[in-house]
Amino acid sequence: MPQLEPGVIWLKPGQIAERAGVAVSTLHYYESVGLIRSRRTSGNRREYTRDTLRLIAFIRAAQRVGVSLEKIREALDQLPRERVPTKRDWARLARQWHDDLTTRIEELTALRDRFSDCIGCGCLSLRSCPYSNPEDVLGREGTGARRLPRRP
Amino acid sequence: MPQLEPGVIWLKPGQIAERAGVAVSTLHYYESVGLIRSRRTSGNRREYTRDTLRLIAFIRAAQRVGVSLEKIREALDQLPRERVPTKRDWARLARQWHDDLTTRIEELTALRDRFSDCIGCGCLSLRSCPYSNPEDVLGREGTGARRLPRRP
DNA sequence: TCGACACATCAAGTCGGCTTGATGTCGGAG
DNA sequence: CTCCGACATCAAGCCGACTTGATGTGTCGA
Repeated sequence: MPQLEPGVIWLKPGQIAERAGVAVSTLHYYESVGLIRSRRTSGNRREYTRDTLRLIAFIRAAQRVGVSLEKIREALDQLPRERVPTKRDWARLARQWHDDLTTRIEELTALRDRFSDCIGCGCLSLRSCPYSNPEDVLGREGTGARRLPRRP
Repeated sequence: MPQLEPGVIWLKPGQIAERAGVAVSTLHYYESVGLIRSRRTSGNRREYTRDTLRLIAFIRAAQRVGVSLEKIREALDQLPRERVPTKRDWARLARQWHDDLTTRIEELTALRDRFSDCIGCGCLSLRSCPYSNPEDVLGREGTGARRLPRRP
């Protein structure tokens, strides 16, 4: 029996996983950390809206750029949670995203150029070298365990 | 008693850690995975050459860009292991690095622009969308556990 | 109606990248 | 000579991001 609401198509876990290129277990995990949502059928099966595909693409892309799921979740909190995001909602997020990516790209570019300079100039003072401790605009927190407080 | 070899200055773990902005335990870890090296004093204390500072800066920068320590180690294997790398050695690595970073920057730029396009055009076909599965030139392996074989 | 298969729900395992803790040694200022 | 702090050497722990396994339930085509 097809869905009752007109205009909203619901997809099953397998379909989402297949089309988004992730494992079903990943969907569970993303849901458990509040990145995506689902409703349940009468038989307790998950159902996703189509825009979940877009959401997952967003998440994966952000990860590729080195953003943690935590940070991604924060970004996604800008999207409305109670309704399916409209194109306008996505556009707003995309613009923010665009800006962050631009910033990061600029950082990488600076990093690249400074690195060559550093090697060339023989500078060894990492503390004062802009290369060794650039600003962290996108807010990457570093991987792995907790950070040591640096000279507290 | 200062060092016997003229021209080579040896630094203690604390000095390296302080100047490079990492914990001493990180130095141990990096050494254990073959990223950096040390010699020992008669009293079994580690001693590092100055270029270790540069090495660590390289490592941290690479990590910021999302490169795994494994990949970094592979890159560093281009440096001579038996002698202190010269400026020429570093320059070669820097050039390689420069190229990789450039590639990655271009990827990010493409990603950013395509993402805006994707949102704008309403495309939902992630499988065919170039945004959803871009090439991975720098070879980031993804974080966390092993990857699922995608439709094997 | 039956059987295969997709799905649900945990708990536990894994891998990378470190940190923490316990325990013992070295070395230089006082 | 003594003592504190920096160092060495493990093993174990931890966080993020998932995956794997075990076990039970829904669904749908033949």
